[in-house]
Amino acid sequence: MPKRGKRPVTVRTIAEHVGVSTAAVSTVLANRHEERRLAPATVEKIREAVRRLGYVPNLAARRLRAHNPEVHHHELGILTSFEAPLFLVSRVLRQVQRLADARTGADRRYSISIEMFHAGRLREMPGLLNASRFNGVIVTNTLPEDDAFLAETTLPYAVVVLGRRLANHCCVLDTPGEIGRRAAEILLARGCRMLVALTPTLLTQSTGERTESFVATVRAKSGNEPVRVVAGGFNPANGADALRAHLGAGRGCDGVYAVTDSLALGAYQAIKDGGRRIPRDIAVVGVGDHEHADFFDPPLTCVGPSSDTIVDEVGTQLFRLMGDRRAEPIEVCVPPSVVRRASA
Amino acid sequence: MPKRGKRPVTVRTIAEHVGVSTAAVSTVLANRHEERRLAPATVEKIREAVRRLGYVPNLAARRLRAHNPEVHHHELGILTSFEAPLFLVSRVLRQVQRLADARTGADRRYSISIEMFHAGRLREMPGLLNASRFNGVIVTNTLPEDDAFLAETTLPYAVVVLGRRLANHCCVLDTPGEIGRRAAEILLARGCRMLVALTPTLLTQSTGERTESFVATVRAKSGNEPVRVVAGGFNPANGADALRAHLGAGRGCDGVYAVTDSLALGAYQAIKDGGRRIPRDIAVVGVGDHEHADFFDPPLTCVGPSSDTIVDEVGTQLFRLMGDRRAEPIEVCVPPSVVRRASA
DNA sequence: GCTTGAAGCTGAATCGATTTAGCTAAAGTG
DNA sequence: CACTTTAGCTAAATCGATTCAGCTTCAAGC
Repeated sequence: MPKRGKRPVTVRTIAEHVGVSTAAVSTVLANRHEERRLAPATVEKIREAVRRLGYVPNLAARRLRAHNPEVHHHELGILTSFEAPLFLVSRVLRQVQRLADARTGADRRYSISIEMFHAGRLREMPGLLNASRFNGVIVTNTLPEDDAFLAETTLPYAVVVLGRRLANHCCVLDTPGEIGRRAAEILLARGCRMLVALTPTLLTQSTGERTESFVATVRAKSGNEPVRVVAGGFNPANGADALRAHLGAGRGCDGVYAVTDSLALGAYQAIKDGGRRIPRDIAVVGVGDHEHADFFDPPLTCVGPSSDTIVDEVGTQLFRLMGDRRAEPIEVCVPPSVVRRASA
Repeated sequence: MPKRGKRPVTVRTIAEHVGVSTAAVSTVLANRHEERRLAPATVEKIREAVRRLGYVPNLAARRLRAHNPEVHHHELGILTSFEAPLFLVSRVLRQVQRLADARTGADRRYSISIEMFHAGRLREMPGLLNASRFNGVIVTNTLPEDDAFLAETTLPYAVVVLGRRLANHCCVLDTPGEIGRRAAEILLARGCRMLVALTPTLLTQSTGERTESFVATVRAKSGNEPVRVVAGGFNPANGADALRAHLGAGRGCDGVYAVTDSLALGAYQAIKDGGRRIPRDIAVVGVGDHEHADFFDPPLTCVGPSSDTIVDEVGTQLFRLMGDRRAEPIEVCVPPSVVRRASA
């Protein structure tokens, strides 16, 4: 795909190269040359030039032209980092779509998409700052760098932040402190004394607070200090490796709190491989962010954000903001849900 | 949000209502009224009107204007139905992003998004037909209605169809026949004689063929007829219910082939609840479409599309088509991968 | 009274593609 | 030969928002 200097390749470029008008080029691009009676030789020359110059249509221009002025088109985005799992995100999308469908009419249309950003580099996402991409967004799975960016920016459209607390934005949050506390209580109530908090290296705001409050509660209620076991990442394999190393080192453990379900799944493997049983030898509490926690063996007891409520709230807030731009940034805290299953 | 008749609300509408120029309105919308010295009273009047009229900016126009002519902007979409799981889709996105990042430069930029359509209603997705939304798409998880739509349409941009065979499009497919056959061979080689094929009600093209070839192979090699157990949906709970009913009815079973891993996970529960052991009493083979099949207990033996290869191929084909629009629609068949783990 | 400066605003060009009405030249018709 | 028709093409308007240069008006300064 050759480039002619710095010049953009537009229909005009092609028209000039071939020696025809932009109308002719456009006709060929739309495959309407038959009905508009362009000479086959001309069509071929235009096609040739289109290929040779590496033409890429400007979609913004096309849409502007194609746009039916009777309908207002709303673009909603769900922005998440690449690294994060999509379970909650896909539920959010479905809920937003449901709300959008209910509002869609002859004069109003919505399109919703998931876009990913490189963790920590949200600010580089094109169209965010100049407001040329979305009428409203839900942002989630951000890293501290992204939070810093959001904290110093007021975007001129609806923004809902999921899972972070930012004073200048509308936020929907679980209550991570509460989550850690409840998890600790469940394990302590079973009589566990040697507790482990299994966390990934990269602590997000939520996983960080979940861990802190777990540790604080255990310390306060039992006087013991729980051990932090740090996994290399978010995957089960990371969790399994980390916990295996801990158990292998001969340090006692009768209860594990995993700050994500994927890590809990890894913990299961490490525990079983070590010949111990769940929950008899080691009890496990997860967070309820995995689609199939109920089908783990044994089913995983979860203390975590109540995803139904969160998904509902996020959608509601997004449409509230879009209806009223002045609306004060409010913070919605969703209390944790506790699902007792067999693992603790 | 009141609407004034059928008229669209644009900056011009607002300008007329307030009695100022569109330039003033635009200035306020961009929050540049300080530096451009608009009178506070005017700003307030404009803001008032913006709210009262329910103004929604036209993003296409904004982008067209904001667009830097030195860079070509490419929009890629991954289109999937709402109902489908996002595991493979998110892997495809990551791979496409990787390829896009490698091609991104001063004069070329990509944005990639996941968009969902209501199953069977792909044709209603706005911007697909008039080519105003994407420079290239990957379509997956389609229903027969969607396939029919695609079969009769040639879109004027790059299209890669994942998991379906359509003569007029570039397709990347697993070889479902092969998959069913290999699954059957594994179970038969273990000596299983009473086989079950666990499938959802709604058979897609792939799951349908996977089942057919499994049944045909078992019949041919052992003379026995495997039993089809039909689950109400794609979830583990559906699979568990269906298999539990089958086992409870006292019909023998020593091997299960589940056409999706979620169903296999349900099968695990039904089998264990019945007091049987995997694989000693009942062996299980899945398909490898679940992120954590390796962490099932026991780890699930999978015969299925090799997702690494598929994800690679899809990305490669998309960029090949974008580089050369004339390119013949080719069909890439990815042979199944077999991962022997403990379950069979 | 004349110049200067600032405040507050507007006109018009611009982004790139599409499309309609209409033009020209050549061919066909009676 | 005068006309209609057809093929093959183009000029210019249009979509909606943004922005820059520049125009008034009024107050202050000398």
